[in-house]
Amino acid sequence: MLRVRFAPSPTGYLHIGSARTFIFNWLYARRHGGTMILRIDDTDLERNTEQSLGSIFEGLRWLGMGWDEEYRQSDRLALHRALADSILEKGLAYRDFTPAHGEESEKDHTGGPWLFNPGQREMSSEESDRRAAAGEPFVVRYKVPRNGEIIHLHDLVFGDQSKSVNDIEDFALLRSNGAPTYHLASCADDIDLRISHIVRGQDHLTNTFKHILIFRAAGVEPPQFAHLPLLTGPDGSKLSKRRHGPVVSVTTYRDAGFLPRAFVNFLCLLGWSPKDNREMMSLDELIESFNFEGVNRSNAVVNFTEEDPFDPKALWLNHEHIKAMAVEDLAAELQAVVKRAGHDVGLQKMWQITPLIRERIRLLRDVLTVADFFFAGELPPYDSGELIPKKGDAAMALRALEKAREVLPHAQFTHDGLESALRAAAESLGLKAGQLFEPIRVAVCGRKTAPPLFGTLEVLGKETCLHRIDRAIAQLTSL
RNA sequence: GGCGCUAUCGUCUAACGGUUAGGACGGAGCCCUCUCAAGGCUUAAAUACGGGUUCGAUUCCCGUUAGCGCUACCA
Repeated sequence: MLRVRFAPSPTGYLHIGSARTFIFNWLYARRHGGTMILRIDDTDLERNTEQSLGSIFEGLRWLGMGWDEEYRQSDRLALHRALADSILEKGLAYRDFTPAHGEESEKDHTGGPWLFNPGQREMSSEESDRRAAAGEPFVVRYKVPRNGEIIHLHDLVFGDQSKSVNDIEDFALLRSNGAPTYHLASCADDIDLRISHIVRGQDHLTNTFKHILIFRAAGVEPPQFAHLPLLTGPDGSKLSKRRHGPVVSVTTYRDAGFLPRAFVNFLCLLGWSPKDNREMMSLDELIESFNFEGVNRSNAVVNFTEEDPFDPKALWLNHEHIKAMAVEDLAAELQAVVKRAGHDVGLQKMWQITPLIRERIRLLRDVLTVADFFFAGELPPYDSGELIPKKGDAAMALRALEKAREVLPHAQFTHDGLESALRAAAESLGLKAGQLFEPIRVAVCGRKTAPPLFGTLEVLGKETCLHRIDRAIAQLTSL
């Protein structure tokens, strides 16, 4: 039975590297009919925050992919302690009574790796028991063998890996406050939850050797491992809030108007390839194509800058997914964005607007800048000079607008009706089509770049169009 | 410092010894066109360096360099 888990720790918001780890786990589970488990790794009580937990759930909920089982490590402390105790009993771990190091008083590594504190590893069990019973604080450390044994592991992504136990320090299992460390809790739960595949970031690749030691001490076969290359910023370092800011948070993408499906698509393409040049893929296609052979071993950079917080490829993919959506679905999404911005727009109206703008927006929020004139009652002020067409002057603009004012009341307000009426009008004025259209566009939209004119006029409606043209004429004549 | 991992266009990637080193994003140009888009076409742009192995290396091996990760009573 295939069982995978995503195990975030609530010490920060859900960042996009974590989201990708979640997605790859999920894809693998779905691909093989396995079980997807969400496990909150909240063993570090001091660093956990409710806010962070909320952010993680918010992000995951937005992705809309779901999971099958859910656990919290803080509910399972007894299980972790039991494993630690049994390892201690077997003599594979020992108590270390050395006082804790301060935050920054790091161990001195200049002469090679730190492996263990002198005098603790060899302490007799009598003395150890006595001092523990006396209430002296201690951490429990794994007694890593010092016999030069090479530990081997086969990673589904990185292939065969090995490391000498001589290079592994006596890592902690239990803190002096009795709380389990990440290594212990993670392995204890992976065993208990019968996790078959551990899919996580490459930053854990070297930790895996420690974990194998724990599995061995627990007397179980380790699960399969698949480590994912890291996501980095343009500077090449692992993505983090500290270094890279809010652009690494999933909610930032949500709030900017990414479609979850596009966001997922983008993340999948970072460090994984379907190998057949496909880029835009649906969730079903991703499920069907995902495998670890397609996962790379080198880190992928998320290409953002301070000016452009989103990777251009993410934007492009979002654009592609937007264009691929059914009009009604997209309209509903856009309506929500517009309403949230404080405008009142009906669904019917949004259905009409959507086809006019769908090719012009990359983020859902772009609707607010691209289609603003559909929502505004009165157009915000614009420079009268904008009304003047190319190779024309104010007089030409005025003539054009007056002609429009004359023709439009009698025109059929449909795309085709408007087109024939306005083209005929241009001809009768001896103007090029663009020279007539441009002043009208600015009059009704308030700017020169806008969706195609006929459809825009149609959706705006006769009354609004005429009103706005009147205003433009007034503005021109008062020059 | 120690240990580990990685190295193809600016970025994401394809090519599991033989290709004019492919695709995508982004850039540039052209076409289309009522503006902006969309679309179509064209184009610039890469195998980090040095040694091997081989008839032949992007591909295998070694070294160098660079980057990243781990080296906590964080995860």
